[in-house]
Amino acid sequence: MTPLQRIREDPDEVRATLAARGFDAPLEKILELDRKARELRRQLEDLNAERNRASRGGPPSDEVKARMRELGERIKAISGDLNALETERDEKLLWIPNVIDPRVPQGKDENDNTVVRKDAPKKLAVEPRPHWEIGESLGILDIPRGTKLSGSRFYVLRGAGAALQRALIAWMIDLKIEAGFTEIYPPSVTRRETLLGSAHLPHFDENLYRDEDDDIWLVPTAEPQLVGLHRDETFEPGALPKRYVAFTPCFRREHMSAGRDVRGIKRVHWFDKVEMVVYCAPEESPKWLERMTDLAVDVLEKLELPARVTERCAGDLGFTALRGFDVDAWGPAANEWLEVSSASDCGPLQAERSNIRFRREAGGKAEHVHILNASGVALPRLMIAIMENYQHKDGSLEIPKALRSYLRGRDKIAPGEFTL
RNA sequence: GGAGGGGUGGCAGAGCGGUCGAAUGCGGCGGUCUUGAAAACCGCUGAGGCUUUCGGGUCUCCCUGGGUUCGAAUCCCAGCCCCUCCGCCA
Repeated sequence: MTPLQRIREDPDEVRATLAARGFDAPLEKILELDRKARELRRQLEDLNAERNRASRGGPPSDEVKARMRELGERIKAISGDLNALETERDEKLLWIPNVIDPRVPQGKDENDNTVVRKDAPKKLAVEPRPHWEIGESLGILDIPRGTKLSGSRFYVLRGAGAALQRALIAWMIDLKIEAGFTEIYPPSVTRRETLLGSAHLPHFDENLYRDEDDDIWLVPTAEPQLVGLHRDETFEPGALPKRYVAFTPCFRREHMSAGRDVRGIKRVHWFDKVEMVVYCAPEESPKWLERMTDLAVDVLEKLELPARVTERCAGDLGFTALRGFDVDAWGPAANEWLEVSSASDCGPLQAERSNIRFRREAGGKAEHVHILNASGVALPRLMIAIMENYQHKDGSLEIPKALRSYLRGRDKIAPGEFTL
């Protein structure tokens, strides 16, 4: 059911969805444009039929030519108007968010999310220091030089800090591969069409970096690439589910949040993330949403970090998801739950925009797949959680056991090993 | 960056500006034959929209967007993508 169909058949559902999500979209305008467009299209088709009849079977008489020339003018005029109407309608349709799954809790913002799981904070033997202090004193996180190089909200990792992040990436990808995902290494820049397909455009526009000259965009997550991978494709029976995992840098302008979370690396313009995307049959997507959430939690469990899982309420769902869960790790010094993953069931929305379908049986009718995505997980906040939860009295940072084999056996980063 | 060539149905590949939604081959589906299968032969086989007294009717789509024309898959312009050669380069 595309947004246009939804609006035609049940505008009240769309109104309710917009209200529940706290989104605004020009619904009435779309309805009006669509009414006019359909009327014009009917006129145009009648005229086209007339012209087709006349031009079948060879050169017409001069008399007919003259009449057809006039007809041609009318066709051109009407199709010009129709084109303008439909273009405007379709642009506005891009602002219609996904439907909301009936299971999604009511609510206005993240405070109304439902807590599904909440671990107790880890007992620390020290008064927790914030990650930027730990990182600086161990010489593994250099924020001033990141700012010098690239501006505010950029940072540099150094020595074992850089290696730790690299180990996390490799380890997390391996976990997904073990879970049956296929690793993808996509470009970190993408085209406008790809972002339209994943529904990051138009509504995420202000958060995206771009090169205007070439109309090429830096990805805000691997999601558009993993969704775009199969744009304009139809899966044959047996091909689903498709499970992908990719590591990419993520670029976000974060203009809206200037002034929030300024210290440290919780909110930055450039970060790394391991991302999962699953394509499946419609009836399978609830199951995959759970599994993908579990895979994000699995990372925290294996790192022995306190985890919280919340189901996003209607007002916190965002544009694309019809249902979703967030996964947080506890930051003892930050004294808050740090969102490291967001799992979303996007239903058929991205598949509709990207024209991705599947057949249940050979020769059957093609249906849109459901597409889900989840971080697995984002690195800066994971690094924060590790630094804050694994700090020791002597100023050292313990390396979580799960990672040691990925760091050539290193079990801690000691003071004095690295200096800024 | 320079010079050429090209983008047609699931694939391959034709297509003097009119009767082309598009030859032909392969693939797929159905049938004949066969114990069964293969081979051979026969038939069918793109998608989407609007409409329907459900027989059908009609429009759109030959990369995308403009243009020329009574009429465009066919001609012109722009863009995107692919290929070949040259240059540059991690």
